[in-house]
Amino acid sequence: MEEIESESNWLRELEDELSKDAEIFSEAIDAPQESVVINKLVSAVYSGPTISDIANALALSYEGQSKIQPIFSVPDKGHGKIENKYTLKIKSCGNGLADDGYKWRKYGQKSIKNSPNPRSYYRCTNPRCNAKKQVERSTEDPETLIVTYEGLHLHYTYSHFLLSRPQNALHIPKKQKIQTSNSQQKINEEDNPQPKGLTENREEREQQDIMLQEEQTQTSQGLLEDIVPLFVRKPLSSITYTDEASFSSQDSSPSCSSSFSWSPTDFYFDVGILSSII
DNA sequence: CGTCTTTGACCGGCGC
DNA sequence: GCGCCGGTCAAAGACG
Repeated sequence: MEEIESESNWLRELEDELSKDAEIFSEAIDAPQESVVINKLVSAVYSGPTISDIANALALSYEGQSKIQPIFSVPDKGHGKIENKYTLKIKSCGNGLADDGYKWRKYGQKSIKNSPNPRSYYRCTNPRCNAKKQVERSTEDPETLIVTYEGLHLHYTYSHFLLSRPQNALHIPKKQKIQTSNSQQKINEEDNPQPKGLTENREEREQQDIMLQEEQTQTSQGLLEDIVPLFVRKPLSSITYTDEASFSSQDSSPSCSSSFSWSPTDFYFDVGILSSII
């Protein structure tokens, strides 16, 4: 009974959060310039669904509640088909890159013509997820990584799950250890580290993914929760940004994000150019 | 020993 | 049809 009550409370809190988020976004829409920045901001830090997907999710989740409307609009290219593909330029720090909250498996690397830097290919480790990304160093600025995301995540970020769920709602294996400092994380030579938050056994991990997804679909907010990570849902909290569309965490510590957590304070992106959305 | 990365091979799309 | 190029596969090695 306690678990059910806890779940119920959590859902209520979630609903409140969503309402607040929707109000914040609606205000942003009223101020066109700000909304542009917010759209850039959201796109810059998120490796998952596009803005239109989020808007659709919000609309579906709150169908029947007329006061909340879809909050984003993404210009259609006019050719019917929309590719879920976008490119980001992310400033790397040292050897690492901000962890985007998802777990990726590298499946290839290729040297590209007219580029001295190889391109790495990653696939989301979730067996039901077709999200992919390509990581390549910028030729102009070796510290800048060009990350191209493709496809949609049909699940939480791992960190979002751990941060937002009631502690007793999931039985996390004792094996789990959450890494809290950069020094604890293995950093790849050219791109982002792999979060090691959940079990290290692949089958167990995939089973966890399935359990998570099944659990989510049992909630009234399942659709939205599946595809909208915490950071996107609360883009204005603890985040500052400038006219140059670059931003950092409020504590302004220039530490790199290679920790497992999706906390906004872990991010220090320098988003130079948002090459394309969709 | 299980998992992940590396890297050469292979395949398909595209331009000539 | 051919060659180039980017994307993916899969075997082997590295790592914890």
